[in-house]
Amino acid sequence: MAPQTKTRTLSTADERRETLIEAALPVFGRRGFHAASTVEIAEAAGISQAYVFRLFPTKVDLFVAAAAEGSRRMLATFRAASDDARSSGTDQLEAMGRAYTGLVERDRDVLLMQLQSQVASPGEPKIREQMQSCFREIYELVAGRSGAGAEEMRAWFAHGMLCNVMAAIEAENLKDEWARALTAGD
Amino acid sequence: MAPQTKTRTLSTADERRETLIEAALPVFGRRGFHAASTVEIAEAAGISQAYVFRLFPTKVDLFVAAAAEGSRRMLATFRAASDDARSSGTDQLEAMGRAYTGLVERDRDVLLMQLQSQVASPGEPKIREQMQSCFREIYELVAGRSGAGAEEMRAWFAHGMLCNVMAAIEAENLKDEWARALTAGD
DNA sequence: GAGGTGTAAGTTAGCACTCACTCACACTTT
DNA sequence: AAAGTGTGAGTGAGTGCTAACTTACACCTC
Repeated sequence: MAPQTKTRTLSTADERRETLIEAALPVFGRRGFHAASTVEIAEAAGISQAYVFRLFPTKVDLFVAAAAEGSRRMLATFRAASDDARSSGTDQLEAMGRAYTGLVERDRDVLLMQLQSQVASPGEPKIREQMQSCFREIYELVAGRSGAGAEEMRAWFAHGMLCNVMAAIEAENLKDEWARALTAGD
Repeated sequence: MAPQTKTRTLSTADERRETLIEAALPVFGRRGFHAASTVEIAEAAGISQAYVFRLFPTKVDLFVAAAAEGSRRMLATFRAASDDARSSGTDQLEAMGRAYTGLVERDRDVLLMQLQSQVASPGEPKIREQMQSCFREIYELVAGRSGAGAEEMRAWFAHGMLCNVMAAIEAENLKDEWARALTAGD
């Protein structure tokens, strides 16, 4: 790139925006849109609250950016799993399903962010639009790669949604029959 | 409006608590735990905000009561559908599934409350406990009546969760392929 | 020195929750 | 049957706190 000075102390706004999004994702994911405060997020990102509002005009815009980042991570995971399955010849749909449960264990924040975005959707049109395109992109990728039909796709997504909910209510550590049955295969 | 009556008739605290819960459910469902204010709920119930806190010690307790009411409505719906299916000899699991999609259309607040309770669970132990017992009760009722095994139950719940999410992001009016596929059967 | 990076110190609005108080009314007492 | 009285129903007007967002200014970098 540019012959930049090695002693630069300031970041570019774009770099900061990137780190801010990364810091915001887990906070929004764990606390939700309304309960997460911009002060908390600013602290997590290591910048002042004022600068948050220089980088994103409103809290909603920051939330949408974080949701988009979550969506990007999911897509990347699916794409990688599909590539693997393609070369090893295993079932595409199953491979991508496994990739999701793997992601969920490794990077729980993405899952929580997904859930939080879903419930924030009815009240915030910008978030709703982001969620709709998230579903569209995943659907197109997964259906395209696997060749699965509508019925199969519905079952595949449904299972993913169940995983999310079971994680949110922390059913996986419970010994009860219902919890065992509903978290099986995660 | 009627000329300010000098006399007001009092209810019992239990009656008021009941109407308060009924008023709170849609507000919490649509706005979420944190975004819904106790002022808004008090107005919906037609009482003063101060009295809300006489009837429930904290906002969380009110939320849990509203979630429990939602859970009760779902259980009643399933029980009725199961009774019907029993006398007409149709499939129990399918009958209860249909009953759910019917409930969701008729009484969307119950669905939204369910979703809001799910995401509020990680942060509020009381809410989480309520959600877990909600799932347990539904599981026991549905598994008991239908005789379905773990695998079948998982698919049944998964489909329900997908319905919830599709409703939250308002996918049902969309024409796109993904939206059509994922909302089919609702 | 112009323009981008960054912040300390606000402002305004809304929140959950409290307090001191009034009113309705069932149940005596006369 | 009228007057008195005890108690639960109900509220207006706060409290202190925290939220999102702004302004004015300092400091880098080129």
